[in-house]
Amino acid sequence: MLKEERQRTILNEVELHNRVLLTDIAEKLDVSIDTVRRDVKELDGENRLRKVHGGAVSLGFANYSPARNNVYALEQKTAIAQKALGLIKDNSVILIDGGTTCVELARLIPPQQSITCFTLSLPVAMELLNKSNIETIFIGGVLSKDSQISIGANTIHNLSQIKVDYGFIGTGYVDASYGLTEFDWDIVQTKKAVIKASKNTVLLSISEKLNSQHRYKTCDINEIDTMITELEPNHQLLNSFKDQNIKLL
Amino acid sequence: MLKEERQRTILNEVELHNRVLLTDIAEKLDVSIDTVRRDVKELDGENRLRKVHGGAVSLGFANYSPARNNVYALEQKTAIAQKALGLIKDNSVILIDGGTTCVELARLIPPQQSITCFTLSLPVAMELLNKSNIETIFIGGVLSKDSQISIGANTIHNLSQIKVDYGFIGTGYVDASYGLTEFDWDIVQTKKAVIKASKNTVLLSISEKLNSQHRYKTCDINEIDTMITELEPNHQLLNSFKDQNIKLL
DNA sequence: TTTTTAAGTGCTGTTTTTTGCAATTAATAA
DNA sequence: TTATTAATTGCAAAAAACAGCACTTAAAAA
Repeated sequence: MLKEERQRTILNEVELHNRVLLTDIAEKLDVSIDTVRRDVKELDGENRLRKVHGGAVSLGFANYSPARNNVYALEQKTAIAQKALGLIKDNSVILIDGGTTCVELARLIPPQQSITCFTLSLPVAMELLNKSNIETIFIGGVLSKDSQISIGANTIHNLSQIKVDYGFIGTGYVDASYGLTEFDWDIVQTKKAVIKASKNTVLLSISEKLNSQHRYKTCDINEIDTMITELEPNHQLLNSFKDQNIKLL
Repeated sequence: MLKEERQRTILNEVELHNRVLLTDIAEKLDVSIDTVRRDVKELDGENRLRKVHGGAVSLGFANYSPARNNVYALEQKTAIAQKALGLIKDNSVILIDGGTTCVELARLIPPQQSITCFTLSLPVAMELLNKSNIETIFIGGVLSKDSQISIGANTIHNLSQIKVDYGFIGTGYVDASYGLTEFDWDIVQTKKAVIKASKNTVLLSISEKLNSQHRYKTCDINEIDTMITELEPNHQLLNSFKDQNIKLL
């Protein structure tokens, strides 16, 4: 077997599976592991793949640019936020939860739209301050370091005093049968209060979170009025949610 | 399984759910917790996520530092904040007002200092969230667009419920005989409430603001316990304040 | 053609990396 | 506080990487 041919095969495997083990290749091509190692080293030198301990990975898999936008799955989240915008009418009163998708929603609200907006998220509040026609009210409380939102008894009490037209919430995990779950108990309590404070609760969640769960439960899926993902409402991934009593957008 | 694969999975989980537990990852990937810990440590070192006790959080959540490029008279403000730091003892409860000098103070608080800190300023709160030993409580209310602090009746009411060891405030204008003044009525009301909520009120002001005044009055100069400027306490510019009943730092 | 040279390949022993385990220490929660 | 849960450290086994060597094969020169 020619070296060229071997290397072609290695590259193919890497492109196909994003990663390969040197031992697998050696066995598959019936050459010694050293040969494969040398080939991979050479291909790495030519920047056609990245050699790692024990194998190789494709460049797309390995490449990480620190300069890239920091928000994960930004496109999907933007798509979700766009759909959510359709629900927000002038002069309505809304409540926006924390999380990157909610921040995206806050960012995309048109500056000329005049609404009253409650929030307990620091980043959301920062975004809203840029919009001249939005009256922003921050729900105070103890601030959670990771999620950058108000939590605790005071927050929940403050939330109990209001009732907004639409409450937009995110979630850590969502499953058609287990409902919305989180792994932080305080966050769950806060989200419960947010739901209670909303005439209509709208869940914003990227599809990647569907069918995942964790230890603490926020609510059943049918306590949500509308669920927005980046997918078309009739997408098959949403099948398990279709017979639940919720609107899909 | 390759290390790269594992780390990729960890990053994915972190970005998806903002926060993960090491034990969950270990179980999901079927490797020992030690391995996950080592991976997370490595990823943290590469600044691709932030390791926390028991788990990891995404950078989007942990990394926020407001741009500070064009703060007016930053040097003086830093000097003031440094002096103010001397007043803050471990386990004390403080209240930090808004304004760039106060943000500077918040930024300079040592990360290992463990205190409870109330604030009604969004930028101050953002700074405080970076310090692991500080419990931050945000005083909610209507947010003022230009000053980025809570104002209004609710804010004042919330402030009336607390009494802190030290309240650090800024002011728009200060004059030995006219006292502290502002041009915004709402801000004045809020500052009054802050002063009332503090056993000791510390005014942080650059010397440039001395001997200036505006239309609405916050308080007389002697209602302040301590005034900190970037100047030496015996500087002649401070002469008119020396016979007032306040401490100069 | 034959000879020479270079490249490719596999083998061996050594070094390094990775991983899991156990014991100790630190941090957090009850 | 005490109990529980994480983090740290050192260690050992396994896997992988590496370097050097020998052998083969292919290409280039005589």
